[in-house]
Amino acid sequence: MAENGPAPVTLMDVANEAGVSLATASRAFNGSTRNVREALRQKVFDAALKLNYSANAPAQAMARGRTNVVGLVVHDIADPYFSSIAAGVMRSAEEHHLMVTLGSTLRRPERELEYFSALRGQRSRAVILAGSRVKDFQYFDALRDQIQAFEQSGGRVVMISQHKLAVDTVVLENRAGAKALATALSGLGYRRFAVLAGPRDLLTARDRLAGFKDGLVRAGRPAPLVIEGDFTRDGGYRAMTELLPTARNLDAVFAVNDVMAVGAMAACRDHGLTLPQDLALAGFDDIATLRDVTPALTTVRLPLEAIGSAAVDLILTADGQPPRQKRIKGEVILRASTPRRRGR
Amino acid sequence: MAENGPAPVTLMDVANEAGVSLATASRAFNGSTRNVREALRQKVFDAALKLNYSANAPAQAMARGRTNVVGLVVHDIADPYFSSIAAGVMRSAEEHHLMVTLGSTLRRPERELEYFSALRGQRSRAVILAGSRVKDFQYFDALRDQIQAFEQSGGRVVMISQHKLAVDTVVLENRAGAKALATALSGLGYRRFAVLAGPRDLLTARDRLAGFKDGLVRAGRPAPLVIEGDFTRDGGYRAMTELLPTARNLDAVFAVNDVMAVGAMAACRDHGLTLPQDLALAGFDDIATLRDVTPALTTVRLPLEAIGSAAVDLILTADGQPPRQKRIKGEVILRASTPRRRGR
DNA sequence: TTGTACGCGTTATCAG
DNA sequence: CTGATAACGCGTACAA
Repeated sequence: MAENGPAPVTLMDVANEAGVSLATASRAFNGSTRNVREALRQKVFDAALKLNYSANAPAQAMARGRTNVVGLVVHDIADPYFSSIAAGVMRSAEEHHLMVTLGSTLRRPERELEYFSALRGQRSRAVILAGSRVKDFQYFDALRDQIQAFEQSGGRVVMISQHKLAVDTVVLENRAGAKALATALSGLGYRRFAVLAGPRDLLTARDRLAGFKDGLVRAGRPAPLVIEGDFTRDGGYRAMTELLPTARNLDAVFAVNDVMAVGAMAACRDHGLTLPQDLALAGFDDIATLRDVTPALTTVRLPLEAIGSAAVDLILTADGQPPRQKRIKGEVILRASTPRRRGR
Repeated sequence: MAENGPAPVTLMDVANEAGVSLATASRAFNGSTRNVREALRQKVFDAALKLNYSANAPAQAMARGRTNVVGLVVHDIADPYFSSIAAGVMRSAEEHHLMVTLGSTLRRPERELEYFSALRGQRSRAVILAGSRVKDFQYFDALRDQIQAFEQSGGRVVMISQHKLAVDTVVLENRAGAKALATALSGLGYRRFAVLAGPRDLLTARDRLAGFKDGLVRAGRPAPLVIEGDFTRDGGYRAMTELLPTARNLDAVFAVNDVMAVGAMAACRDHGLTLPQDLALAGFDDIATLRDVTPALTTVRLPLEAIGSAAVDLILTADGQPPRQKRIKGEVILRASTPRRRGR
């Protein structure tokens, strides 16, 4: 009853069909082209086509000891920040004939470890870890161990975002970007700021806050009011709501990412505050999907797709010893949500 | 010089360390728990932990003849429609201990075929094909062949969106949803409509257009003006721009997805048209990231994450014979972009 | 240039 | 309940 499909066609079948040995058939596919006579090569290819042969990747993986799979672990694939990075990874992976296995942790550090372990089991050639590290020492140590184990088994590890780990990293200049934003906003005449910061333990959020503060100091502005909130739309909404009672004493608000900024916009709207007349607002990332909100959001653009590609490049150019860093700058984009203040 | 890392620890190593045979060690992990004495089982586990053992998935795949990998092929992972579906797939996959290999075709049908072939090579347990089929007979046949080959090699195939293929499908009721939207808008007092339709050959776009037209007929409204455009933000922008000269003769515009609708909003803004006073606008999908645009967009909500999960469920409940269909309804969500017309 | 034969790490069958 | 041992499909020394 078990309706077992026909036995899958193997390289052996192809070899038989072509009238050559298994070894020759194998070489026809991957051996340096010169090693097998063109006539035989063609025969093998024809046979493969005729039989609709598809190489058994797990078997190849076993024989070769490695795969062409790379793991991509993100916090949340539905978040446009990560999905854009993923798009860049996919584009670059495709160019280099790599398969991508996806992990989405929903920000649970233990899931990150589990994916790492699973990817090690798959003998992935590399894993790209995207998303800010959390300052959680318990998981930090465990992660370090996992990374070490993975590398010892011959895999490469690339991190996206700041790192405190000795691996190749695509470093996002969050701090410099936020600082440049603060400078730009000060230049537009804003004076009294608030920051909708992310969670305290998220490095990306911390760096953006720190950079912004830094920029304000340099510009001779008073320190900003800081409200924490989740790194999400709703987090921005709540933080802004919390801020509203004191909003009249503020000129501008910096939400540490665009998604939070949009939540903040919604909060303002719901409470009768008009942007940018009553308050200016800026974000960070320049998420493509959010470029059409009104008023258009001032932000710091990160080339998210390029970041994903850069991570793949780091994998492929794995030369050897010292951990490398590819630094990615942010670009301040001034839009309607932060008009020049009159009577500056 | 080749700095070969230490040989990875195998199940054999674990068996030795635990003082049992290879077979027993294997059973300790996957054999039904009862088959191995608890004491030995524990020994094996301890040894594995001590040696930091990680099962070699490709080897398991070879021995078992199958993997726990499922492929997810989408048009563009950066598109929020697909990234939301992906999130649902990931959530459900995680629950069932499946790994997900991602494919992003950038809407090139030949890439879809290539991913299929690669996933067959990986011996994926299943592949989920998300995204509307294109009416391209050349690729249609090729796709049918690939699917057949994949299924014959023991894999499952699930499609998301309408299908014309004999496989399990998560059917999205685009037609019914668009029809309901037309009915609702007519009920609000709108009379003269235009539709920003997607490409002619995209089934999803066609169905939404057809359903909308259908609804208008039922409501006794005149046929809408139809403008085609890409299924993207820019496509919506361009189509709306094209429509502008005749906008004064219109009451409402239906963009066949939210992303296009947002492009249309931008076009209106850029050309001095105020929504919803000058024109009403509706979309389709209810993309989360776009819920905060102004005016808030009337749309037809699809439960995108649930759709992804449903696809995984279809894989796991693969009972056997006839292709099944899981139908997913859309829900009309009326928002500020389509206020009730005064003096209806 | 081609063929033979072994090994990769597991699972599963078959004896004990 | 446990232990040998034969597959699984492929790559690759080694031999011819």
